[in-house]
Amino acid sequence: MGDSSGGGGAPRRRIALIDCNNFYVSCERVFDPSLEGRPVVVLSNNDGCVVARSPEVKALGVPMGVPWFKLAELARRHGIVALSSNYALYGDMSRRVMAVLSRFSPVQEVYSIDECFLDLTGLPGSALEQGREIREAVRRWTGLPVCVGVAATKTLAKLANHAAKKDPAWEGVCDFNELPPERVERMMAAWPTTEIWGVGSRLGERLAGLGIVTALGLKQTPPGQLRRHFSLTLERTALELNGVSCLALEEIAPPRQQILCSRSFGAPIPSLEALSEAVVHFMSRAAEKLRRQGSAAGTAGVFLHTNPFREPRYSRGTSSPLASPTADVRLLAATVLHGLREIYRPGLLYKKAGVWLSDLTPQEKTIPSLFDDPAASRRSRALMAAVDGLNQRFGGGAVRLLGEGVEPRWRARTEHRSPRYTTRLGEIPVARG
DNA sequence: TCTGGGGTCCTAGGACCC
DNA sequence: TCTGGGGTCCTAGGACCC
Repeated sequence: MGDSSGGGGAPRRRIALIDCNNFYVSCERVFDPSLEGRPVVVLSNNDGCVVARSPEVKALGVPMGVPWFKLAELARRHGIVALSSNYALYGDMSRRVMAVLSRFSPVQEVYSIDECFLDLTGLPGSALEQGREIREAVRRWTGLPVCVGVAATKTLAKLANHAAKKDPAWEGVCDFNELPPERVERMMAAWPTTEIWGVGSRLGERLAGLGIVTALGLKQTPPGQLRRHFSLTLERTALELNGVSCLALEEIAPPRQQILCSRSFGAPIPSLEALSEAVVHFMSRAAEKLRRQGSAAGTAGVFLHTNPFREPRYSRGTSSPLASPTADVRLLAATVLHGLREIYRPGLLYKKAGVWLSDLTPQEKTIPSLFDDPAASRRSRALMAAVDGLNQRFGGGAVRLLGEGVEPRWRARTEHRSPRYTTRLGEIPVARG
């Protein structure tokens, strides 16, 4: 039995991590094949930072998250194509990918917009065969390239996926379970600790201070020592690197504990009126998310700041408890508007604002406060349900609060946005010929 | 000129209690 | 002069993820 762990215990698990290659760029290329082979980046909101890079751009040494304006010269020299992010398109493509992947295992955890875990333990065929089929199916049904990493724990599966992405010799599928342990350790000796899931730049620096610089180094550090010096989380990471599973697959996303909606503005905003419109708009989005997960909020907050890269800097936030938990956007918007007036200082140029909701509870379990009018509360829920229904039918923003303003004065810049190929009728590509 | 958005979890430290 | 120990709860901030 090559497929069991050490002392004849439970069979070793087969966890796969499937990750789309350069997801946003690949989505754009599916609908515009002329982008194939050219250096392409996708930019964040406001065309601010680089959030996705094609392999050609990575080869030029462009790091993730760099501000686009700093790349002007390089972009001109190499003809880099920049696209504004098109989340309607990426969200829709993500749903298609996840639907295809769900056919390969009954146990799926959608981890992010472009990656998911599948539990392949006990399913027929080798992991290598399964991985190849997965790649082929996603490519055929969505046009997107993916890589597959397989191992006994989630953290190792992430590393196996990293190997599959970095070294073309794997042809997109790497299974640690089928490799001799020494081989895996040699690979880990070549990767910095920061390639490990859960180790960022800060932890990487602190680990280096203790002489731990590679993934193998972390694997070989006694977990108890990591707990003492760092945290339980890092101890778990080290255990996972040693094949001890500490992180379960979460098939059902737990309800959010906090909901946030914020934006940087295309141009700085000085006026309280324009800020108020933005804040009401953000709260409408946040309250929609709140109701979609069937929750009510006990606390609502608002924050704003000026450009953090320029003087004068100013940044404030408030948080206000609600009399009783609610999902009524009118109440939530009024609450944060009151907070906004408290933190607003005239004479400043604001670059970003946002709202958040916390102390979330299931809506049907909310305990009415002493002063609640049950009839009013029923009317409120009926009204919110009607608003959600209309917006779902006629598109977001069909029914809005007047406080959002008619023409938003705070809209982001998106100079390079591609068409919403899959979600807007007028922008669906039509075959030429 | 131009620097994203939305989450989670953990820890430290203070207040308070017995 | 001597000045406990352990627990909970809360919040702010750090670190991480994509």
